[in-house]
This record gives sequence, C-alpha cells and structure tokens, in this order.
Amino acid sequence: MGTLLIDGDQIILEHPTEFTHGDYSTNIALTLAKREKTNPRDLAQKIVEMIKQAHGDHHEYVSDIEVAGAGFINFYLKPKFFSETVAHVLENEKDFGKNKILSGKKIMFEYTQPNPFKPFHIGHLMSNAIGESLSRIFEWSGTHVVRANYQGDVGPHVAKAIYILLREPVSKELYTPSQQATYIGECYAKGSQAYDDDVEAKKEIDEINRKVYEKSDAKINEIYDWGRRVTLEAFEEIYKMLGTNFDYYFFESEVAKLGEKIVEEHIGEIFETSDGATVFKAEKFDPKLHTRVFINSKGLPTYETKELGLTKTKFEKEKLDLSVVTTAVEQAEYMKVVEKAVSLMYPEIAQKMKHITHGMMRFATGKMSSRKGNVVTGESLLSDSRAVIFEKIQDREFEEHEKEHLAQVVGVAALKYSILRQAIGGDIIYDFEKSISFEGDSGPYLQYTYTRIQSLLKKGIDRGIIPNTTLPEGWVTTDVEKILYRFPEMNERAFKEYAPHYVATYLIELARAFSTWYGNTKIADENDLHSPYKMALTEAVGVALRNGLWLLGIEAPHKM
RNA sequence: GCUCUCGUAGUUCAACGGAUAGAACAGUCCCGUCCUAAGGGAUUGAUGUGGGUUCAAUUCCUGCCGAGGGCACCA
Repeated sequence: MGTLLIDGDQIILEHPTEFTHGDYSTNIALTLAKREKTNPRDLAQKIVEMIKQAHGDHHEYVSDIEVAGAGFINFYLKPKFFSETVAHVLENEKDFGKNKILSGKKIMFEYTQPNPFKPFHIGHLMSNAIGESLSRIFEWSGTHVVRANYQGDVGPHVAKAIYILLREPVSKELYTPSQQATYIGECYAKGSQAYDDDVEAKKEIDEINRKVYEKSDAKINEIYDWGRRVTLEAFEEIYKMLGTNFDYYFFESEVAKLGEKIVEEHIGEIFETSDGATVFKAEKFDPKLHTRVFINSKGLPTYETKELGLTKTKFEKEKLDLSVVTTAVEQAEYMKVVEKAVSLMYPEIAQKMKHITHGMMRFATGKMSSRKGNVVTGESLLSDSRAVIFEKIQDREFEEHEKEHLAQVVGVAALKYSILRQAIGGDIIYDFEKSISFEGDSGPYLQYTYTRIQSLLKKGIDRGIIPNTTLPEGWVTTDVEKILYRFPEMNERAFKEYAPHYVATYLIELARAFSTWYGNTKIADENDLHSPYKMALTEAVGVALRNGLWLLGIEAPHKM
C-alpha cells in the first residue's frame, strides 16, 4: 500500500481484490464526491487528469490509470516494475521482506508456558506456534526480540501430582524423560480427581502444597526435584523439535517472593484483607473488572501475585520497550485485573504491557482439561504426525536418516500451519486428520511447492539455463509476479496486527499462483527465450516461500 | 444474573467500510506428465435474524436467537 498527495488530501492506495482492477486503486473520489458536490466518476476523471498532468503521460512504472466502477481509480503497473522486483528479491535473498520500522526496540515475548508436573498438551503447542511466529515476524521488523517462557513449578497442581507419586512411584521401565513426564502428567490427573472427590486427600494435598512451597519435607523435596527436572527435560525435547530457543525461563517459584513483597507494600492503598485473604477489588477502579485473590487465606500467593513478581522481574532483567504475553482467552479477564493493579503501582510498566490472547484447542464435544486427563499431549501428536508422514515417504529413494528428518519437519509444518492459518483469537476444533493435512491449504503444500522449485532450478541449470532478471521481449506479466512484490507489505501488516495468519494466507496465494503457472508453462526450456526470466522468477518465489515459512516457524526442506 | 468474544458454502477457515464474498476439505467430472500428482483444471454451494448509520455494511451501532469464555482463594 502507498499514499499519494493531491491538494493536501492524502490518497490511500490499496490493492484491489481482483487483478483485473489494476495493481493499486483508490476510492478517494467516492469519499470526496459528497464534499465536492459532484458525481464520483467525474471527480475521479478530474483526479486522473491532475495526476497525468503532474507526472506526464509516461510514468516509469505506471502503464495506465483508469476510472472504473462507481468511481474507483485503478493504477496498472508496467512489466518493468515486476521484473525489477524479481531482481530485488534475488539481491536481498534472506533479507527480502524485512523492514526496519521497529529497529532499536526491544520486545519480550512470553509464550508456551507449560507447567512442570502437568502434560505438555496441544494448547501449549498452539501457544508455542503463535508465540514463535510473532517473535519472528517482529524480528523481521527490526525488533530485538527476547523470548521468554514462564513455567509454573509450584502450586496446587504440583501437590496433586506428588500426592499420587508418594503412593505410586514411577516404574523402572519408564526411563526416558518423556515417558516419565507422561507418567507424572497422569499422576496429576489422578491427584486432581482425588482432590475433588476425597476430603482426606484434599487435606493432604493442601499440606503438600505448603511443604513444597516451604521446602520443609525431605521426601517431598526429593520427588519434587526429580519431577521438575524430568518434565522440564521432556519439554526441552519438544522445543527442539518445534524450533524454539528461549532466552529466559521464568519460574513461579522464583517470582513468588517478589510478588508477595509487592502486595505487602501496597496493602491498604490497593490490596485489602477479606475473609482472611488479601484481595484486589478491581471493580472499584473499573466497573467491568472484578475482585481477585492475590494471597489466599492459607497465606500462599496465587497466580496473580506471581504474575506481579514476573512482570517486575522482566523489566529488571531487560530494558524493554514492550512486554508481550500470549495466553489462552480464558485468562483475558483476570489479566486485565492484574494489569489494573500494575497500572496503579507502576504506571510506567503498565504502559509497556500487552496481553494477546489466542483461542483454545477444543474437542468438538467440549473443552480439554488436563485435570480430567482428556488431553492430547504435544508429544503424542508430534509422534503420530511424524509416523503418518514417514509412511507416506516410505517408497521415496531417500536415505533412512533423511526420511526421519523429513517426517519430523513435515509433521511439524502440518501442525504449525493448521494452527497459524487462522486468526489467533478463535478456538481451534481439534481434528487429527485436519491437523496433519498435507493437501491444499496446508504447511506441507507450501513445503512441497518449495521443493519443486528447488529441483526445477537444478534441472534448469543442468540444461544450461542461467536465471536472468532482464525482461524478455514480449513478456506478459504473470499473477505470480503480481503477488510476489506484496510480500514486504504483508509482513508489515502481520506485525502491526499481531497476525501470523496473514503470512499463511499470503504464502498459500503465492504457492497456488506459482503451481498454476507451473502447470501451464514449461519453465526450464532451453529453446525458450523467456526461460532465463522464468527461472529467475521461480527462484524469487522460492526465496519468498522460504522466508515466509521461516516467519511461521516452519522449515523449508530441499526435497520431499 | 452481570460481563467479554464469536455466528460466513455440508465441514474447517479468509476478506485493511468498497467493485463479482476468497480458499481448502468433502462431492461430481477431467489431466497419468514433459520440470516431484503432497500437483493442475472444471463444477455444485455461504454472510443467523429484525432494524439503523453510510453513496457503499460480512465489516460500524442496536434488538432478538444461538455458541463459547470470565465472574474470590486453580493456572
């Protein structure tokens, strides 16, 4: 998108929905017609005359300007513009699509947030895919991104798992961290059940919770240290598969003390005592908010207090311009309360907090809950999708280790894409078949298009065709070129709106246009004078695809 | 009850107030290929409902109907 200035009125140029309506268009005549008391088409015609007078008849890149429809002004670009874009892509390669709008800014993204002693489920997979993609999209806009993961290593959930572990220790047959972590997750579900059903169990679990917090029981400490270590190791394996490297790991156990201190310092002015607990009555400051407990009646800090400590810690560790926290929507309301409390105590920090919510993974039948044990773990989903892809490539002539790597990369692509293809706010109805789809609107489709491009380029070079961006005689601009040059502006929009799905939508459009073109024309043809340019265009599409996939956190394999 | 989201083809998703509402999957029908068929082409099919604002509404406001989240000691 761009702007044009005429008589002090800024004209916003946008891309029409259809290529037949030009490459850029404006509806300025429609909006101004009333003010000018004329008919929009006449006004549009007048504007076109003015532009032509100011720039002459022969513009370097604009081939034609026309009035269309109710009074739209459409601009058509010359083939030269597109061939120069292709050259630009090839020159910039890995940097194509980047901008520097946020250069000098430091932003922390907090995402994934699995809890030790609980399963890493597909909700965490969702958070990770979204957080990682946003991080990358921001990096492409010049931001110094700091990746953070906040994990709840204390609290009732830990006590629930330990309650069972005390009675049913892990079997010796489970020796990998991931197997042990799975077992611990099951213990957690059982413990939750016991907590709800059995008064005695509830009492003991509350007691364990306190002991974990105080570190006062040797036996519990031992189980705790082991469980925490094992689940964290299992998480680490998953991060590796997903391609995330965190700069910071924050733990609830580490920020709780600071949170408590903050609450204590502000008792009276912000927090008050009610029914033995320390609460913040947010509705006093904003009627839409509600009261939340910060220190419970047993004297233990709740998540809200820990969040306070976490926020303060982040700004102490790094000089941040913004701290972005991504969580599921169910946290939206309580996060507003925490933010309100922060704004009253530390207004300068509150200004730099941003909470982004994503929807939840749910079954068609309802919500998933690790308390009830009906969750799909990230581990099982990753290995299942890997298995499906592996099966599919069995007959390809790749080395065994290549097949394994490919199954991994394609499986992750399928999962991530199924999450990132839609706006992040909505829930995702979990469907295994769809989450590992490799046809049509899918991650593997993008990867497949990319690999075809790579092998095509190789074949072309073998046939002695050297890619060349010089516009050949008689070249007719393709849809592929018309989409290609929009990559940088798409990325700009994606970061401004925190919307990775724009990247996904764009890539599918580009890949689809390329595949259609590919199916209808021979690209690497030594007898075709257009071939060198076609090769250059193909290579440029490959660059855009690879860069775009990177923004989604998806690898682009060379063959598949 | 209060409050916040959201209702688009059979299904899962798009659409920065604009032109003929885009895809994918499923269905029906073509193309075994020459550069990887995880592909390409064709075809059927949708804005929950009643008002309002606007030259123009899927988009903004509002009534109703429907779905989901949140509303004190879980995170």
